[in-house]
Amino acid sequence: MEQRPYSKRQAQAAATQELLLQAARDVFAEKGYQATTVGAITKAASTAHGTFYLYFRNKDDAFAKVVESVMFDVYDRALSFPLEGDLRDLLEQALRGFLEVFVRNAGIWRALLEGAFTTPAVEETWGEIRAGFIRRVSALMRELQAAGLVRPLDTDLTATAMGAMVEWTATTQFVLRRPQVVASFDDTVTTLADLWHHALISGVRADLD
Amino acid sequence: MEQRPYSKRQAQAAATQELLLQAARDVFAEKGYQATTVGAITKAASTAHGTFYLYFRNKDDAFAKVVESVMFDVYDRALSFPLEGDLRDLLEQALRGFLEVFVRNAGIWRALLEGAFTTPAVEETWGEIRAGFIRRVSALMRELQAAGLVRPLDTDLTATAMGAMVEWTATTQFVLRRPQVVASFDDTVTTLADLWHHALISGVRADLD
Amino acid sequence: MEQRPYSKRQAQAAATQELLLQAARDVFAEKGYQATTVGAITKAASTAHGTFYLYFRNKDDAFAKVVESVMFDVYDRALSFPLEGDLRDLLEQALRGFLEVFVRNAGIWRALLEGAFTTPAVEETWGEIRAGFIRRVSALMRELQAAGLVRPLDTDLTATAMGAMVEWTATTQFVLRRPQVVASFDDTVTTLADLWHHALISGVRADLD
Amino acid sequence: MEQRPYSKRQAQAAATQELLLQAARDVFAEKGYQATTVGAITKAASTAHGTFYLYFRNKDDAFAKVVESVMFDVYDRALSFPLEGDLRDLLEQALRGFLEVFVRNAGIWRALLEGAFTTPAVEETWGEIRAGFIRRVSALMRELQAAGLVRPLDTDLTATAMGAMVEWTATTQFVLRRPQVVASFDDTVTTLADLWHHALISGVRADLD
DNA sequence: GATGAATGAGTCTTCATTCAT
DNA sequence: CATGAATGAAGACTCATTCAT
Repeated sequence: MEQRPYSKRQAQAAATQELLLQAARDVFAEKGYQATTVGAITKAASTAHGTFYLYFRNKDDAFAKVVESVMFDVYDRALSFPLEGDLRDLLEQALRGFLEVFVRNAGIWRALLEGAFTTPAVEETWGEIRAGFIRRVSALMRELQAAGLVRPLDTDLTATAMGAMVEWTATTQFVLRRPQVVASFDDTVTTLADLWHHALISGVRADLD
Repeated sequence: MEQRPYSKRQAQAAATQELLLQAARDVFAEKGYQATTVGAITKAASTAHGTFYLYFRNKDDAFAKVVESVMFDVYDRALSFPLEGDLRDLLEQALRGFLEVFVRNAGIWRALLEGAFTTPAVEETWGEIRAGFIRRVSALMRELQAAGLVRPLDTDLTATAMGAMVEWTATTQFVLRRPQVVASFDDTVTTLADLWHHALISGVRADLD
Repeated sequence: MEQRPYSKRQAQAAATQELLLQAARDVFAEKGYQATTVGAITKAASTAHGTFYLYFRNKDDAFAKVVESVMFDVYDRALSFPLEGDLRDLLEQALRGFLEVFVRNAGIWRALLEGAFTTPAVEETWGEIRAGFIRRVSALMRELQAAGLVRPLDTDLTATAMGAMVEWTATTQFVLRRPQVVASFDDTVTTLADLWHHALISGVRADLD
Repeated sequence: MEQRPYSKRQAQAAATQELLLQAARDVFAEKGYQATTVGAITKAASTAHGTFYLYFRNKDDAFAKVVESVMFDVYDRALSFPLEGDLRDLLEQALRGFLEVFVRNAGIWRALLEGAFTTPAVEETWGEIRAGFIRRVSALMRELQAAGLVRPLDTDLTATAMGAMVEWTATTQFVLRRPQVVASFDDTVTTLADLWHHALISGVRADLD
């Protein structure tokens, strides 16, 4: 992260690290947290077994690093969209973006659900990243409240709840092996957007949509 | 050939089984899925190691049985409340009931999140029980739609989403070790009820609350 | 073996014992020595697990009893044939008889080969029964020597060797899963008889057959 | 990517493997198949328990490898003798050679008899090696038939039978704990040679010996 | 006599981690 | 920097045997 590749050696090292991280991501996503072995990772990376320990303290450390990188993807991209245009369209756009990244990383999300509680560091990291996300959503809500667009609500709790709705709907629909309700990706996006809209927006007669 | 249902022997056997199931529930809740060992369970039950295998095929089987019994608690009790009185009050009551059972079983829920993906049978069972729950919520919504109380919505997807909101909010607030937002149990209930209400109820000016 | 069934109880007991012995024979023959469990035997006999220990000291004891009964079959019947008629015909007849019983009990023979060395008592019993057999063959040979029909040979060693030839040929041909030479039962009998004949009989020009 | 064949590391690894194989051979020979534990092998090799699994898939695999190496000894050396001189002398020489190797490996032979039926791979391997041996003996017989020295016989069956005679005589005399007939090694060799001779050789008045 | 619940010793096997080369 | 052989702790599971009913 901080050492600029002065020498060939360091460049090589950085490459190896990246190789292992990629391999770890793939293997964790495919096999899940506990079924993943260090051996499987080094094999996927065509590296010697011991090399793993040059770059990660242990399996949990690697998992934490993988999760961290993926979580940034999932939560950050969800908020990177232009803040202009119709509010309802914006909502859909944001949700679509989030869900797309989410589904793309379904494997790791599964592994996260499985491994978070085994690895305090992961639970910690996850919590932090998620909290940052919630905070930003909450802040956004407060802005919209100030503009009279959003009902007076406890924005922190609301952001938590509405975020939970999206995350967990996506999980039960696209991550669990046995989806309980059959719905297309697009329908899911639309419905979620609709629910957000009605739950939050002020000055909207709920039955007019 | 079949024995009388209540010989002393059978009563003893049933007691042992119950003992082990209880012990398993406790240990899984405390240590999580993967950290739980058969030894820990039999020790908690003051049983010989081998006795475990008289009543469970293996660790996963015991986990599945524990999860099943808890899931019934969580999802079924959530829908057992009198269907009368003010809709908004009812909603709060239902949510409060669900969350109370949920929090009481937080340990097992943690273990479930961790172990479901290691144990296909558990993922399966969980999915089924949850699907039954969603179906009943969905049916309820349709009734209320027929009565003109709920907006025209895809009830299946909505039930999924609103259920997800509750489940996952409860998880992030009361199960994860690092709650991202500090809120009391009561505030959580109130906010969730409010969101449900506004998201679903027709003929209500959403900004009047 | 010795108690006359005075009472119903004793008759019942004898029946149970026989039931278990039969079941044991079947299970050992099918699964082999070490793969056989007491549970499998009692299940086959539709008996309670504990009942087994009323009639057998332990698994090895049951095995010994099974082996003993079968060995009598194999070795004793082999010598029960009328001692008259053409010597060569007699030989064939005797071999045919032995091999028939042998093949019929191939499963137990397999189990014996497998279990004898784990169970000193079995090795002992087997050795004794076999020794008796050899002794009788040897005695027979001596008679025929006296009559000038058999060459002067060390009859003990010869009986051992020729018996071994038959036993082990039968084993490799009819007991091992991967017979090394494809030959019919009849051809095997004929060849073995021929070899016995030439190896032992005096006054026979070997090339005249 | 491929290492030079004799790095220090590889030499060390090969040594460890050999160490374990030797230890396995010793322990199997002493305790038999089923009584041998992986722990006993690694202890005998002064290796960590886990090291065993670097070189063998499991106990059966180790057993198969031990048996294979021993079988080559037993069957192959039996046929490596100069093909010249008096036929009868040759026969004795060959038998003596076979029996010597056989007796030297009595322990493993015992274990083989016990374990072959538990380990399909071993039964298979044994069958193959033995079949090769039989085939070569059979071929030898056919040559001698062509030269008019051996009677017209089904050489395959005869090789099987005469081989069986030697193998099983050796087993009952020198491997079983309770030899049924007391005979010296030399007498056994002589008698077996005599029986082979008379059983096979043509143009010899069988009663002239 | 029969039952079957309970026992617990005994082994295999996996895999994270270390360290000499 | 990289390698991969070696380590050994940890845990699941089986099954012969006992004994209270």
